[in-house]
Amino acid sequence: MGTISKALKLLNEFSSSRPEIGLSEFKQISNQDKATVYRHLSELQENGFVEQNTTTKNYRLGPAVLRLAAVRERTFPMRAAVSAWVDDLSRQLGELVHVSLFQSDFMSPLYHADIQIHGTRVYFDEAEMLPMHATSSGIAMLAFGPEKLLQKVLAGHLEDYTGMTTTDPAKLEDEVKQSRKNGYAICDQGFEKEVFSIATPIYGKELKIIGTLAVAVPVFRMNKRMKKDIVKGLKEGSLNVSDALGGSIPEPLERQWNNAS
Amino acid sequence: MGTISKALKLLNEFSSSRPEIGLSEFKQISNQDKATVYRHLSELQENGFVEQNTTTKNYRLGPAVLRLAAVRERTFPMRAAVSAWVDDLSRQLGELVHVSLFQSDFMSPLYHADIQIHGTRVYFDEAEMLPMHATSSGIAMLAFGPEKLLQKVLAGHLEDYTGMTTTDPAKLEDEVKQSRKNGYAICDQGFEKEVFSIATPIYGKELKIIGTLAVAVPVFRMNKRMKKDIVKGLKEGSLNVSDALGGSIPEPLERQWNNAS
DNA sequence: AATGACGGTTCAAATAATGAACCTGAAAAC
DNA sequence: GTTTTCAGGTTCATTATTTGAACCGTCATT
Repeated sequence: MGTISKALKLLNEFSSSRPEIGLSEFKQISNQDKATVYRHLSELQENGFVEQNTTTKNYRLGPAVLRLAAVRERTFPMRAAVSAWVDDLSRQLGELVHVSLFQSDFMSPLYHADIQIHGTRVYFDEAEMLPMHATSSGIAMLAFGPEKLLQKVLAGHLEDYTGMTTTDPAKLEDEVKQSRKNGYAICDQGFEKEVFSIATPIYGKELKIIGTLAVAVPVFRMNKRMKKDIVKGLKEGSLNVSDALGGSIPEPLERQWNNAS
Repeated sequence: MGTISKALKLLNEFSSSRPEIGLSEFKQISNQDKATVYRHLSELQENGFVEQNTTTKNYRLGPAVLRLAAVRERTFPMRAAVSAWVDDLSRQLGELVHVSLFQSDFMSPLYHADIQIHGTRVYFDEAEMLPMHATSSGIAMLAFGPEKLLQKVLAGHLEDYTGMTTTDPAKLEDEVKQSRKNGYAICDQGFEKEVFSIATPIYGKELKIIGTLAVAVPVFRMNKRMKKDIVKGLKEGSLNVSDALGGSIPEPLERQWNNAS
C-alpha cells in the first residue's frame, strides 16, 4: 500500500461516533509508527483535509472535504439524481430507504429517506460506513459484484457487531448464493440490533454494478406481506435508480425479477 | 512537497468548470511525469476519491468526498452554525453574502446566501476556489492573517483574471495596508468582471483567524450609501459569525470598528 | 521530585516514488 | 488502407522520500 492510501485511510477513521482523534489514538488504530502518522496528518492538515482542535490537539476532518463534495455534487449530481426515487419508495413503503455506493472496503450511503408513518423508525447515519458482510447492501454487493471482491471479504476478518452478525465465511458464502438465487439480499440484525434489511443492486453505465438500494425496517414490523411489498418495491426502485444514473439492470437479472413476481 | 500533498493537489484541479480531467491534461496542469500522475490517480481511485468515466477514461471526483463531507458537517456543523447569520445579512442588504474559509492557498466558500431583491444578481459558485490576491475575502485574509502568508502570496505569481486584477505585488501590499487601516478589505472586479466586493475577517477560538465574511454586489449598484451599509453589516456579521463558531474578534480590531462607525 | 502520557522532532537505514522509454489501441491524416 | 499521432497505461533501474527507534519538552498525576 502506497503512502497516499495510508494517508487517505486515516480520513476514514473519522465517523459520527468518532469525530476527533488524537495522535496516540491514531497510532493504535492504524498500526503505524507515531512519527509516520504524525507526518501524514500534518500533510493532510496543510491541505485542509484535517484540522486540529487547538486546545486538545486532536485531529478532525477539515473543510477541504466540503468544497470537494460541493464540486462533485455540482458537476455529477448523483444524490439529486436518485433522491426522487428513494423518496418515492420510502413514501410507498413507509420505511427507511437508502442508496449506498461501493467504496473499496465498504458501502457508503449516498442518500436516504425515511417517511415516517410509524411510531418507531430505524436510525440511519449517512456518514457511516456499512460493512460488506453485515448489511443487506454489502451482501447484495458481494452477490452481484465481482467474484474477486467476494473472495477478498471471505478471506478477511468478519467482525461481530450484534451477536447475530454472520462471522463464519462459509455461512456468508451461503447467504451470497441465496441472494443470487433470490435476486435480492437479506440481512437480519447483522449490523444494528432490531433492524432487518433487504437490498438489491444498482447498475451504472455498461452494466457495471455501482451500489445498492436498500430498505431497513424494525425487525418486529417484518412479516411475509411486508417482505413481499419491499422486494417488489426494490426491484422497481433498482430499475429506476439505475436508469437515473445512466445505467440499466443486466438482462438475466431483470428476467429473473420478472419471473419471480 | 510530499507525495501525499502532490496527490491531494490533484483533487483541487477539479472545479465546476472542469469536472473531468484526462491523464495527459493532468500531466500538463500539475507539471509532473505522466507515470507519477497516473499512479497518484490510481491510488486516489482505489480509495474512492476519484473515479473514471468508463468511456472517455477521464477522471472525476469520487463518492468518497461525499461521505467525508457528511461526517464533517454532522460532527462539526460549521455551515449550519453560520447559515443563519449569513441569511440574515443577505436579507438585510438584499445582496449576495458568503463565508469563506482559508485553505492553504486560497479561500474556500463555506456557505452563501443570496436573497434576491434586485433583478440582477452576482453569480456565486460554492465549489469555486477564491484566489487570495483577487478577491476581497483573500485580501482581508492577507490583511488580518499571518504575515508569512502575505509574504508568500506577494512572492508568488499574481494571475490576471479580468484585466482589472491587481498583479503588481507592491500595489497588492498597498491594498492590504489600506485594508488594515479600514478594518475591512475591498476588491473591485478583481476576480469577476462587474462584481465589487467587501470582506471582513472571521475569528475562531483563541483569536485565530479562520476565514472571512464577504458581500458581493454588481458594480453598478455600488455607491457610498451602499458601501456604508455593507461595512456596517459586515462588522456586525463578523462578530456574530465568529461567535457562532466559538470565537471572537480581537480587542484592537473591535475597538477600531466601533470608533469608525 | 518522580512518573507517565502525550504531542512533536531527529537522523541513519530502508523502502517506496520516480521518469525515460516502451507498449497498445484508437482515431486522424495522408 | 497505410502511416502518423495522440491518448492511456506499463516497466525497471535510478533516486529521493518515507520510515521508525530513540529522544525532547510539556503537562497532569502520584
